[in-house]
Amino acid sequence: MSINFAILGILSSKSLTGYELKKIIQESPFMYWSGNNNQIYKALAEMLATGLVTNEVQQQEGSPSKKIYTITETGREELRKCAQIAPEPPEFKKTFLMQLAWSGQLNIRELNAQLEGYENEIKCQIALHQEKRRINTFCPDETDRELYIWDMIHENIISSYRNELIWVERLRQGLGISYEKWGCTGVLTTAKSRLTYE
Amino acid sequence: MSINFAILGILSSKSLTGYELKKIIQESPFMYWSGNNNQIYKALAEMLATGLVTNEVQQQEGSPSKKIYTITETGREELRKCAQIAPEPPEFKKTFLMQLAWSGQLNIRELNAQLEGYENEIKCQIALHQEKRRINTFCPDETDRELYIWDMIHENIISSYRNELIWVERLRQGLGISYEKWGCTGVLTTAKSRLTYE
DNA sequence: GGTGTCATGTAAACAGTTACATGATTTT
DNA sequence: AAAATCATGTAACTGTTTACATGACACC
Repeated sequence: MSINFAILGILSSKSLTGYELKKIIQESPFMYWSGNNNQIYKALAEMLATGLVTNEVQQQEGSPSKKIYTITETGREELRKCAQIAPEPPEFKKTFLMQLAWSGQLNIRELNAQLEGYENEIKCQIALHQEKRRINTFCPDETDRELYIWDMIHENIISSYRNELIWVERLRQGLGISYEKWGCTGVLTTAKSRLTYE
Repeated sequence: MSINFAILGILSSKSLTGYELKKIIQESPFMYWSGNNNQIYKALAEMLATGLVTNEVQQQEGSPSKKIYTITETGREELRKCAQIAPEPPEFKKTFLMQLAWSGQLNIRELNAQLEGYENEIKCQIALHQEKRRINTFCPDETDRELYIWDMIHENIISSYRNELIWVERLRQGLGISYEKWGCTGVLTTAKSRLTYE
């Protein structure tokens, strides 16, 4: 599944410039490319050559000229083909799991700092994506089905982070590291953990 | 976070050949590289040059010679550094969300086929990773803390797929597409799958 | 006058995958 | 006799990121 699919998908509801495509891809929670120039302008040039898109150059007085890209009928057929291919399972890239796997290198205090750091990162991502969902730029059509699906896409991303948050909280509990221990009051969990881990 | 970290991590508990490292990385649920020769042998050569590992060539009569790699003190320091760097949030690569985003191209029957396909893929992944967890090859140390953490790593992966499964089931419900509607004598199948995978 | 946005593109480097190549041993 | 596994490595390609380069306009 290449970036071409994303570009065709975006263009299927609106004609746009490369620059605008770039911004949409960068801000999208599920189009997982960085949205850098190199990829987008190259992909557009290639798709122009193969007839999946056309462009219309808009000269502006003085300022740089715009190229507004429009999807062709062939492009729409290609998009439909991409939507039809057999679904692939999701892939997870969690560098933190590797840090955790070899956390034998760390003492319990350092490990807790890392867990807390990870928890904060996830909370940050949840907040960020909830905001993205709220403002919800860009949904192709405005049918009920489409609106529901696009909301569920946001829900998917947020629930993935939420699931991760629950997991890390459970892990910290299981390790007997509670906030209390490293600051406030310190209760039951602490006594238990001393037996096993100290 | 490069593949070097994974290699150092694996070598931190046992000296191994490139070939053995490759297999461990390929079979790991959280070391997200394909584990191809090119990357591993190149990384090992580079790490040998920079003194993070050493190797001992074991000539075998007739058969190809083995190179058994061992982590050095410098390598262990590097590993510790990697475990200490600020945690990054997880990244999700879900091509299916893109297919869903532009599923306006599909009719309701085609959409349901895709959703069912995705659900099956996820169930397949859950079964696969549950099996991996059961046989659990390779856990560095055998301390209680280490064993608990490695089990929680497996739990993380499985729960991510489980979360995805719940989401897709909810989506199908929301779209009003149930097994019953498409003639598969639904109620039992649905109930059964919940028992097995939730 | 500096920073930020709009708008196009290129160069170089790095990361990652597939496929190729060899050769012995073990299993079917 | 064929296929799979052990064990090493290389070549070619694709994908991806970072940085460079230009130039106008708007805002503070």
